[in-house]
Amino acid sequence: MRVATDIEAGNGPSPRQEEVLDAVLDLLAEGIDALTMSAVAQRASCSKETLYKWFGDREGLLTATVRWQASKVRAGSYDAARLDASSLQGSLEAFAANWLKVISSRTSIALNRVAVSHAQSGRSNLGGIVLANGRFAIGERLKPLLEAAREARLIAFEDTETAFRTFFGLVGRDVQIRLLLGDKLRLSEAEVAGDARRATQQFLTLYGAGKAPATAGRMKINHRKET
Amino acid sequence: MRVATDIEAGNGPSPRQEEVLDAVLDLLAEGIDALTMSAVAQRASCSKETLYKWFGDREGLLTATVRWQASKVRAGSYDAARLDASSLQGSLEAFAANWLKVISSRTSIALNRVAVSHAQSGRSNLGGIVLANGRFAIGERLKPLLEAAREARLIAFEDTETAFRTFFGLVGRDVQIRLLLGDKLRLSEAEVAGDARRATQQFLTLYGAGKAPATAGRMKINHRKET
DNA sequence: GTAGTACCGTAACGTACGGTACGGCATTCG
DNA sequence: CGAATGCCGTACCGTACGTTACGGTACTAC
Repeated sequence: MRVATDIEAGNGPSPRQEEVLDAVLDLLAEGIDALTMSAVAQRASCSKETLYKWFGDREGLLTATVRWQASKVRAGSYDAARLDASSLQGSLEAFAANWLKVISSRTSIALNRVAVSHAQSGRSNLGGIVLANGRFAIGERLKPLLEAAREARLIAFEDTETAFRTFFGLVGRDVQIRLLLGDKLRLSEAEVAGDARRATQQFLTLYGAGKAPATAGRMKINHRKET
Repeated sequence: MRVATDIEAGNGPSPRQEEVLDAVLDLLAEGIDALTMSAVAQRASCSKETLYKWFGDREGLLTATVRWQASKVRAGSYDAARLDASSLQGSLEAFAANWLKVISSRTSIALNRVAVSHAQSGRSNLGGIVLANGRFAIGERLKPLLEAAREARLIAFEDTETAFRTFFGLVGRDVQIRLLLGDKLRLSEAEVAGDARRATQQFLTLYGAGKAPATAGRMKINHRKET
């Protein structure tokens, strides 16, 4: 039977514990084959006993790592006041670009792979935590913007969730599954920006209130053939 | 050093071997925690020795399973002759519905999880095989339809790959990653059909040649709030 | 000083699982 | 009929890894 650990007591990780979690992230980002407790202890220059004392077990360590990574990635909220067509487009593009950058980072890929692996057996909630800090956190941060834009008559939709999911699909497309399955897919800064622009244009074409040109997002944006 | 196996000789699996592969699919669909060779042997009523003789190693068994599953899922090609707006819409919807049904099946989820797990270490090509038989196979089957539709002036785009990826994103949205991460997401027959319709409408709004109404896919389709 | 605490390094334990070996049975071939 | 082949069931081996235990060291409290 497991006993309460430091982390579970509700306090955030101590500086030393953050170092350990960063070591885990480092190992993951390096594309290590399998993340073992021994490897973590060695990299973090701590004893395995300490790992188990602090995090309970392997699952606890991974959970803490996911939360730690999420706390680093969270971007600032977007200002919903003074919303016009231009600032809406900018905010959406920023959201899209940030999201693409996150999901294509080595760390996120590795973390998602671990979570997917553990989702098989129901005795772990890692997948749920990754979802809560990833897909759903993004949704909760974007939805206020979408609804403010609707309030301002910039876009029109009935269901916020559906509108968000459409945006999500237009931004991510096949990127995440390809990366998770090991496809070598390099997203340069410029490609991320371009994809964010294209997705935003397409989204505004679909949901824009009336005055958006019907063909926007089809031409002009994709002048460059993708590789 | 590994020696050539039956399967690698280029022949398809024998009936008995197909039984074994079906046993693997059964186990995966049952949501077993970890797929072990012993469990496969037991379920298939064969010896582990036979497994290794036929498939070489665990990787070979999984690879054969992926191919076997892909061979069952492959749907018929779509008739590109006599293409009009209505038949294009029907074909796209059929594609979308079929794809959604596949990726939300327990078997596909489990297989993708295994492939994602193995993608971490480069010494396995499972991820590549899943991609080739999934995402890329779909692309190669859909692209001729898209290009025929462009030829018929029904839709307009510059780059086929980009158009396909947009369609892919509109159809799949967040479904696959949520399922892989363990989200309980039940797609009923009706929801699959509805999503296929919505995605197709949105795609035609973005790429339709001129006459598509600018607001299609925004209203009318999503009368039901998603759960 | 001495006791207590926190931690590091490392060794050890238990188990799970990939892979192999072997005995037995059923079928086929000569 | 005997020999060979193919395959099942099972026992076995080696290793990797999660987890625990223990000795040693620095630092704090009193």
